[in-house]
Amino acid sequence: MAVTVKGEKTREHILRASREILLKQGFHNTSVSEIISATGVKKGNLYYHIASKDELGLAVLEDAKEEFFRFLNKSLSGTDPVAKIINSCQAIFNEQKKNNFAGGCLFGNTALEMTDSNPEFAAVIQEVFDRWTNELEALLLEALESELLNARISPKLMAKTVIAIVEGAIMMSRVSKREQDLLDFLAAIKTLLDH
Amino acid sequence: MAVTVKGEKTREHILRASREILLKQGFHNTSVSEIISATGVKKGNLYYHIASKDELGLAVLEDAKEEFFRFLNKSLSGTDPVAKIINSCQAIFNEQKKNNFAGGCLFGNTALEMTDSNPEFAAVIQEVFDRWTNELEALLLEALESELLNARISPKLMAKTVIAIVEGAIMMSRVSKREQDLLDFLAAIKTLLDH
DNA sequence: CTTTCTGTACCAACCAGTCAGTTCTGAAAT
DNA sequence: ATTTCAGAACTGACTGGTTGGTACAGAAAG
Repeated sequence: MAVTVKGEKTREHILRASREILLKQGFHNTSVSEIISATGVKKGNLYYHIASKDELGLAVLEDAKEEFFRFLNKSLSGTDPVAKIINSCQAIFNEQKKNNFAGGCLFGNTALEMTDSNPEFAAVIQEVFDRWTNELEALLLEALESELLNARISPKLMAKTVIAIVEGAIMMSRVSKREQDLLDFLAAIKTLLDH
Repeated sequence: MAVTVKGEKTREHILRASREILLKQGFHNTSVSEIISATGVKKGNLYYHIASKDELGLAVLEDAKEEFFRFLNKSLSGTDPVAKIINSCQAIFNEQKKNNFAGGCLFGNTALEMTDSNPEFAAVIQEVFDRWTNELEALLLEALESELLNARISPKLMAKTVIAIVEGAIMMSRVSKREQDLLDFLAAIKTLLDH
């Protein structure tokens, strides 16, 4: 009978509800029982759809990855390549504010919590950082050709630096809970991009 | 009698040995049993010196904080204020390489793992980021006055940005395990500081 | 001989994961 | 159209092991 629509919906529901908890509490600080309470999906059923807690975490990460790149491409909008990048950073920071600076970035969190102990998690995170870098790099290359940017550092490194600042900014504003920090970091990114 | 030399040594030993494990595995992924195995200090003894796992984590963090600022001040050496900052970043990156990109930054890790759930941890992390920012800011102000730096952004924001890049760089290189990433980020910081 | 320190034995609560059994679903057979 | 029935979806009690933390007897230090 393969997988039915109902089963597919349940699995989707598990992943989405789990993501929220995992984002806020982290992987090791979240028990399967908590996920059961939050999803309403009973234990046996959860383990019918998912093989282990690790697999759940990984599936949540994969799901979030795809949604992130849809979000990123939508937020990469603007009159020129550099403006696109700045707007995407602003969109990301806006999400942080919307979440009251709680949770932060699922990929950053997972990077620091899981990479050393679980290579499968590390691989997904690496993919996110790589693809994110490549998308920004392409835009910076475009900006360079249109002479919208003077080449102080290579587009690739500039892209990585922007991402590092974004991740660092999310970390620091999550501790301080101050919106001003995010606004400041956005200004710093603008300056870095000569905008 | 207060605390004896021996007791003080035991406590110190617990904190140092715990720090290594906590750095590599994170707080919630490390059990008290693991700490007992690693330290050699027996359970009853451990709980004689520390009240709870939370208190242990906090004490480790406080201990690491003080050592970090000793390390930072030693690494802030160079011919001019900007060179001092760059050398300190290089020293931090060097520690990452020395640890084979494992563990990362205890403060960054704890920031993402604990801030939302435990305000006491958050307070220590905040203190680290604030003090670190202030030390870099003072040097940047000095550089600005000696006209070693042209003021594209304020010293305070520049300081915060450098720290954000450092934390982001540690995160990203921890995933990639590539030394080149750290070298690249150091170059980016140099460019940002017009050096 | 009292205070400080150490090691062993122990505990309830919780952990991730299992499983035997039940209900639901939809397609093929009639 | 109705029945049949295999397999998908779901349930909740259960398990072995681990968790953070405690009790306490006795050794070491002062």
